Amino acid sequence: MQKYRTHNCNELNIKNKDQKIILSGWVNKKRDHGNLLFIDLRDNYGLTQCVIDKSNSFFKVLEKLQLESVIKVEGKVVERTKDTINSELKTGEIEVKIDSFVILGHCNELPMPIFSDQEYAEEIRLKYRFLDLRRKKIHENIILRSKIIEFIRSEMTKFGFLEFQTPILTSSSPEGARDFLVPSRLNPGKFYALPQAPQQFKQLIMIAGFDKYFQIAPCFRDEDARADRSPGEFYQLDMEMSFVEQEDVFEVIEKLMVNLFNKFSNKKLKYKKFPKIKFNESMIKYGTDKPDLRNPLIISDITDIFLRDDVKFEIFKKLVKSGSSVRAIVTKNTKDKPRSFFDGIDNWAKQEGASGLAYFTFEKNNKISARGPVGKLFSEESLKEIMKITSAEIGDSIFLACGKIYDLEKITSLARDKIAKELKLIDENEFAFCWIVDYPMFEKDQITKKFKFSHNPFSMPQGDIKKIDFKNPLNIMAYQYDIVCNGVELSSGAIRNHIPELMYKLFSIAGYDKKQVDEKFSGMINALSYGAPPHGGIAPGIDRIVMLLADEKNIREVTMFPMNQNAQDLMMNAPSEVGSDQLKELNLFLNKKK
RNA sequence: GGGGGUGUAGCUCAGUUGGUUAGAGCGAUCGCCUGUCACGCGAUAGGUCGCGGGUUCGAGUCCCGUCACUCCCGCCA
Repeated sequence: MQKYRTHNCNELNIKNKDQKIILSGWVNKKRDHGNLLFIDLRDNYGLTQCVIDKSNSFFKVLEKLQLESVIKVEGKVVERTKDTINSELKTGEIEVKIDSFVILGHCNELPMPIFSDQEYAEEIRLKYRFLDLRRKKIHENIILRSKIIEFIRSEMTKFGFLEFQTPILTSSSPEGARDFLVPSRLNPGKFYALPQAPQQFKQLIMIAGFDKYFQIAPCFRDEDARADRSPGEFYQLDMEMSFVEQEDVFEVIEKLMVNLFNKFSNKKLKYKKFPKIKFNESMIKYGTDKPDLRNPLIISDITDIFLRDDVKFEIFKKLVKSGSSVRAIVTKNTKDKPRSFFDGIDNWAKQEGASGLAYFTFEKNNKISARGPVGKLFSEESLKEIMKITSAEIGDSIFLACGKIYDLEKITSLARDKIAKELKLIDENEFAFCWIVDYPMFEKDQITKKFKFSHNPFSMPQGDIKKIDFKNPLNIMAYQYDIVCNGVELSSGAIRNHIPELMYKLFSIAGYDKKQVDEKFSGMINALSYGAPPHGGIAPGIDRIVMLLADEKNIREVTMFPMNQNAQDLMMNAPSEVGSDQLKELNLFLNKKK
């Protein structure tokens, strides 16, 4: 017979009736009737009710036992009477009559209850993460994460991809996020960096001729946290393919995502074939490059309306003359919404730092008019023109924002979400994927006014290489793409630039001369000169995929041992101070700010 | 770096216009209870009201500062 258990806590049923069995697990809950005691025993798999009465010599000890202690129970499976069956439990038709038990692990008084659906402060959850992880919801989330990763591995393998590991200690790169640095003992004064992504390695794997690579890759970026962004580390499904174009990458990822999301969620996929939206179009229509396509609202640019003489909206007209734009969101058939709805949105926008949102509703009695605080300022002809541009109809309302493009995109994007939520336009039972394509290769830095790579410097520019217009870098498009689901950016990817001369040229636009490129990207640029295949890939974020499938709003709910917002591990006390011996060995001395 | 929210018993929270000894549920401890599955009943213990300062006859409550957690902006090629 097994030492600790013959069965787990989720498998006994009526077929095991009268069997002598052994279970081990945690005391989830006790119900003490004085002369009769029920114990719910829990393990990873489920719950089994155990019962003992006063005639048993173990009764007195069990009665006093702390919840969450680990015990081994020996006993007999007995059938429950009809009126005591618990249909909520898989093991609810039976219970275990305890003959004897042993305490395997004693539990002190708990800092937080395990058996409860209550929400707890993050601080205590993270400090006692091992207890928090016993709780049903998060325990299941972590199991889901494991199953998702297993499924991804098996799918990618089926698609012919090979899984490889890449170094964790690598070199710092000048682009992108802040690096985590690791001092080198053997090379005084020099540092490794933890990889922000295995970007260069996966390209080197292609150059080495492995054709199709993937990895569930840890990535490290020293940036501030958000609800959907762990500080420090996160995981990507990193993948790369040789001899491919953009469409080939899309095909693999779409197949994977469709299979994955169908398998692990009951929500339906809005698109089997993911729509492709050009970056510039997305910025106008949705104000962002990660649009939530479940949201039907569309943003339109109606700046030209404010150049007309029959429009008297002087504040906007003045701003437009000095270079501002006007963008609008139309809501369908909202003529009966109370004033408080519109003012609520307006006030919300002011809280968000915008100057507010003007609004009116299209009406028609004898002629078309606009109802609302600024309605009188628009002529019938101008209203007709607005309706044409925005596809608005009588009975619809319109929200207007005026400002510089960058600020406008921000506020209209937020307003689009806010209004849709207020009007309950978003179907929570849907996943809406899309590709954002045709990213510009460069953008102008707002402060330095210099050109910088807008995304990945290793991306391939579009079009005939010989005809690229290097004089106007902002016009150069890249084979650079993002995949977005429900407004969550899952990943960026690109077809890579495998031509060294072109790479030098592009880097020179961003202000790096040949020598700097050779220094900073020595491994890559050198390798490209020894026969590099055309290649490309992408790297969807695992944590965010699990978040979507687990229907969680916070990444810590799908991360086993997350850090808090200040990048501290409250359970392990990381980061921590180190001894002077360690520092000395690493040739470091501290210059702490007071 | 900036803005918002929160901080009261081990946990989750209530605490009115500033006013007697700061409360409840869960948990803990003790007692009663043989069919519960959020078992029930009774009792007891448990508080630096995050911390520091101020206003006031009097502060959990008002003011100033500070710390922690969290959400957002910046940042995240």
